[in-house]
Amino acid sequence: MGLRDRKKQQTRSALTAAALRLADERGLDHVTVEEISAAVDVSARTFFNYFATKDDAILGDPVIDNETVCRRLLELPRDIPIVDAVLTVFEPAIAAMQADRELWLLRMRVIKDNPSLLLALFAQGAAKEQEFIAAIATRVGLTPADTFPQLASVVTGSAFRIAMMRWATAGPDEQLAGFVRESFRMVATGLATPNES
Amino acid sequence: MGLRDRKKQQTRSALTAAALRLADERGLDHVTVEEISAAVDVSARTFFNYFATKDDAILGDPVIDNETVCRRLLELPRDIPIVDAVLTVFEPAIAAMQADRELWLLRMRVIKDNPSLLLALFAQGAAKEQEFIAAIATRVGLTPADTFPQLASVVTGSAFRIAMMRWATAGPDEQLAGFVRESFRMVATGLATPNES
DNA sequence: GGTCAAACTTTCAGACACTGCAAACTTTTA
DNA sequence: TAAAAGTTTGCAGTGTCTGAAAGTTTGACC
Repeated sequence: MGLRDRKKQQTRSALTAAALRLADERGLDHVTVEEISAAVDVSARTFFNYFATKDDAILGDPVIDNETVCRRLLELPRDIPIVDAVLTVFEPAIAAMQADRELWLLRMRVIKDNPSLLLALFAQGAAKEQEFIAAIATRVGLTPADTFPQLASVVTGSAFRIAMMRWATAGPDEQLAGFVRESFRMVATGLATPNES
Repeated sequence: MGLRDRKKQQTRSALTAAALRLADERGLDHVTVEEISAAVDVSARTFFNYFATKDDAILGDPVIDNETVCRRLLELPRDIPIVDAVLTVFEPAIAAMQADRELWLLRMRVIKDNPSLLLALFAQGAAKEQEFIAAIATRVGLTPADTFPQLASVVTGSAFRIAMMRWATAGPDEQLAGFVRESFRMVATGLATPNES
């Protein structure tokens, strides 16, 4: 990777970091793109060369690389139930987030304090959803136009997002993986009433 | 209801209708609030007295009255599984949408053609979600901070949204209720691989 | 090392969403 | 019929985001 790309990567993370820090300090609405850009010493127009919206800068790059996930989903044996299969292909992303714990907890705190970002988070997930739906469809021998793949995609996505939020509000020693497994297990049991324990 | 309120209601629906028609004709991005307002012969400022955002005008009032739904959810016998219970309390809203079929199909077409609206639709549902989560929590003897109620709320919401989209793209004689039941059944079976049929 | 084209940034002008305020207007009520 | 209460409007302003043009940096090839 040349100097140019390294610099770009650097600017990109700097923008995200600045956006995150400022939004955490004063709330997303009280931070302008102008200010974020100034904090990184670039023009506001340059900000928009890196991110389409202010929200995108906060969210950074998608957690999950769609292409990899879809490929791995198709490689897994077909007799594994869809919920388990999706959980398996998400594992690397989960580990990556756990490794970047500090960054992610800050990000989740900002998201929690600014509900409009929760929306953006959802949007980011939905952006590449068609491929994922197609992969599920192939796995179960249906088409992307059928109900099942669409439902499986959005439901597993929701379960993952809930797990992220719970991780963010949990104690510092909790593992994201634990929350994801808990959510996925509930989905796999058809939302059966849990034992009060 | 006095003349004043009747007029307000009228203006409100006129704005939604105009927004819907124009967005259908040229795409949401090529319709300004100014134009929508002009089509109804009010000022742009008045538009914002009725709707907080342009998207809101398209979506209109929420499909589901949260208060009613939550109340009915708590009245149902506790031994009914949560998925069935939610399906039951949604029934009136489903019927209302079916009765207003024309309007809803137009609305869903516009949503499908303008993905940012799908987001807004999600946001509208999420707005009052806390009460719904609380109601589910009460039903199953947990707190709103637990995973299960949060998951059940977002998963049933997703299933409902998918059903709406499928209804919108289906033939003219299909019933929304059928799609909702199909989605909910899949959720209740834990996304078990469906029989290829 | 020098040179050129591609990639990147900046500046500028502008469209549009949305808000607060105060004036003008309309319906309701007493 | 006049005051009260609610509604609409114009206006000025902030902030996001876009396109175009001009300037700067980088990498590759000689």
